[in-house]
Amino acid sequence: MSKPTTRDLAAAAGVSLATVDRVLNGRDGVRAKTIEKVNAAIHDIGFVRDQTAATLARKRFYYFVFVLPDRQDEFLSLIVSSVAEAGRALRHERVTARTLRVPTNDPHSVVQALGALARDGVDGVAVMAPETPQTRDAIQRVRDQGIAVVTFVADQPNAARDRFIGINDVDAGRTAATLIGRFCGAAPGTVLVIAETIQSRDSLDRRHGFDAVVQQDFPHLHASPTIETYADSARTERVLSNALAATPDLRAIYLMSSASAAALSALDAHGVAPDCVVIAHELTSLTRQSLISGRLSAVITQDIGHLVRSALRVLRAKAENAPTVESQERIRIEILLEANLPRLEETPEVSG
Amino acid sequence: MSKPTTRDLAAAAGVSLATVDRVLNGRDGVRAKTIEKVNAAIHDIGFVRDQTAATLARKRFYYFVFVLPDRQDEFLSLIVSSVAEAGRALRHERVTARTLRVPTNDPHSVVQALGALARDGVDGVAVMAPETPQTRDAIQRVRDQGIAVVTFVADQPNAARDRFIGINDVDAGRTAATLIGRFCGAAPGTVLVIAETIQSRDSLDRRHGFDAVVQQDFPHLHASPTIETYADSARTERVLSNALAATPDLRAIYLMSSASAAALSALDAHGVAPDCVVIAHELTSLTRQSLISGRLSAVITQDIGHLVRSALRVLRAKAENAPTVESQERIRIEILLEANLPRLEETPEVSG
DNA sequence: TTGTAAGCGTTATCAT
DNA sequence: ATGATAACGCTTACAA
Repeated sequence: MSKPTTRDLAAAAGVSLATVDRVLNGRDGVRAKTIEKVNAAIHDIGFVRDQTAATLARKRFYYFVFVLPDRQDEFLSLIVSSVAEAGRALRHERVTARTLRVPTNDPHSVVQALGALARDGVDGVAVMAPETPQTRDAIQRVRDQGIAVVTFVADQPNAARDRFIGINDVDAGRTAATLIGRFCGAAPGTVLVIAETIQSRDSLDRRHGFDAVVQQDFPHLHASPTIETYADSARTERVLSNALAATPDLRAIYLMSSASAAALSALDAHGVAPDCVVIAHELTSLTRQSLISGRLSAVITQDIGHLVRSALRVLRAKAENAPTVESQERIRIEILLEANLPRLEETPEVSG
Repeated sequence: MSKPTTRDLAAAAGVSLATVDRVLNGRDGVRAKTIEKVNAAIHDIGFVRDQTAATLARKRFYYFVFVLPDRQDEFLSLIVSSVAEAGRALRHERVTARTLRVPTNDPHSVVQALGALARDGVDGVAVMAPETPQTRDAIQRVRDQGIAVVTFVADQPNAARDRFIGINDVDAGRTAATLIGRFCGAAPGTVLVIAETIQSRDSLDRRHGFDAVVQQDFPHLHASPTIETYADSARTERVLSNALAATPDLRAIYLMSSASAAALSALDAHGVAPDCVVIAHELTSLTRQSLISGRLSAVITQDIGHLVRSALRVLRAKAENAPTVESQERIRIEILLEANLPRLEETPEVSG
């Protein structure tokens, strides 16, 4: 026999389809006793609802929004195009995905963006923004409105989000330190640590993991204080140039932020020693190129397509009140060398 | 307006639902002229069929089989449980997945297993077996019977499979060489290369990539001829012990096969120098443990869950004649250090 | 060669 | 508080 349907369930419980549906979806207007009966029958015949049929019958469209920083770097534009691509692929599964850029460093903007969601009929949101008391509250309010919320790439551990989609930044920092330590060998020297800003949680976490491993496993290396670039290329050029001049025993450089373009070109301009180990985050056309040219020794990254699809799957599952397969949603900290760089496909698109 | 349906399409083309369906599914019994009309209308109104509704209406169940080697190692049992898990998750999406263990080194057994598929009503098969003329022909026959075929983990490039699900082994070998080269530093020495057998394509490919990188980027290292263990622990113990004794300048060991248990325990027994770089393939409880203990420097792996889900998605898409999202099906060559080891979850199961 | 109508397993709108 | 019954968008006998 094939899987039991709602009809079988209705028969088994001695009620109508409508009542079964009410119980299944927790709608009210059913006597406690009837609920019992139905639940017993569910258990009895091993009923599990067919999600696809449910989605079809609901004739409902889901609308998801990614709230992302408005800063312009390649990592973010890759996310944006990945959302667009996923949106295209899901258009025919009743899902719409949009992207909303806001100055996420201004909590007020984030709060405002989140506040507008309910009015726009949004079913779920993925937020990439630093945690502040204001955003925390806003997330709480959004969820109270029945909208699913995941934090995306940057977690807000104290916010009432449904889930975080991204990697553990402490481990990412530990990974960077391990690579640098092992690539550098036994000779002592200094590692320059460069970040856009040290204010963000991900920078702090990565730095924390990084330092822990350097101290414990590679005590002969000395990690510099974090040099902040403020995403300003003139400043990047200046601070980097100073730092390089002041570091005769330079062995390695850790570019901690996802936007490493400015730093990378400043490095190129200065002509750092070729055996200087350089590690950056996130796979972009620039880091790919640098890996191939040998300027970068390794890149630590998270698969953007996976990130976006995972967020969408989780949001949808929440919206439909359906289960998720946990093992599929774990985002991995990937290490990329020139040797295991994913090959660029002609058409990274939908194909039949 | 919402997306156009088959009804809209029928209206636009001035035909009935049935005719639309015939055209959509390439069934015959439609005049060329009518097909034209429908196709024009499809283009006109931008029709795209709703896959979920189609699957529901087809009231068809899909049955997929994984043909796997019957050899008992942890990598394979992880695949088996992953298939079981995915099967459980897909039970309610009209998909059944089973696993079939055969002595894949015997082409005849593989041919026989593949031959039985059609009789069992299988809709698609994932095959992990070495390529031989016999298996190649068998795959051709299976496809001629309308069954979708993917090669799995081990490709058969010359077979008429629909697709290969797995990593590029040449790149995997290059990755191993890069890690070993960079972890070893500048001092010369020997790298021991150990494999179950050198006969398999994946061993050959990995070895090929490995040698290319060692020669080009790390000429001060010398890679030993491949030492074969034949998956026999007594033999492993013996050949490894001989090799270690004969290699005073040992710097690194590359365990090229997915089953490294025997070699790893032989290494433990012999007490290799702690700074000897050891790299293995595939994440198992043993390699995880060895990474944590420091016995292994790195593990090169492919995500088993991803592998299995990808195979299932592709087989299903073929069976339903639906498109796939390419970017989702690219299997990555992952590098795992202790620092980026995926955390073990309490329940790697389905959760709500 | 083409069309009509009855489902697929849910949900939603009415009645009762 | 509960039950018929008509959708949802597609496929599939069975007719014509």
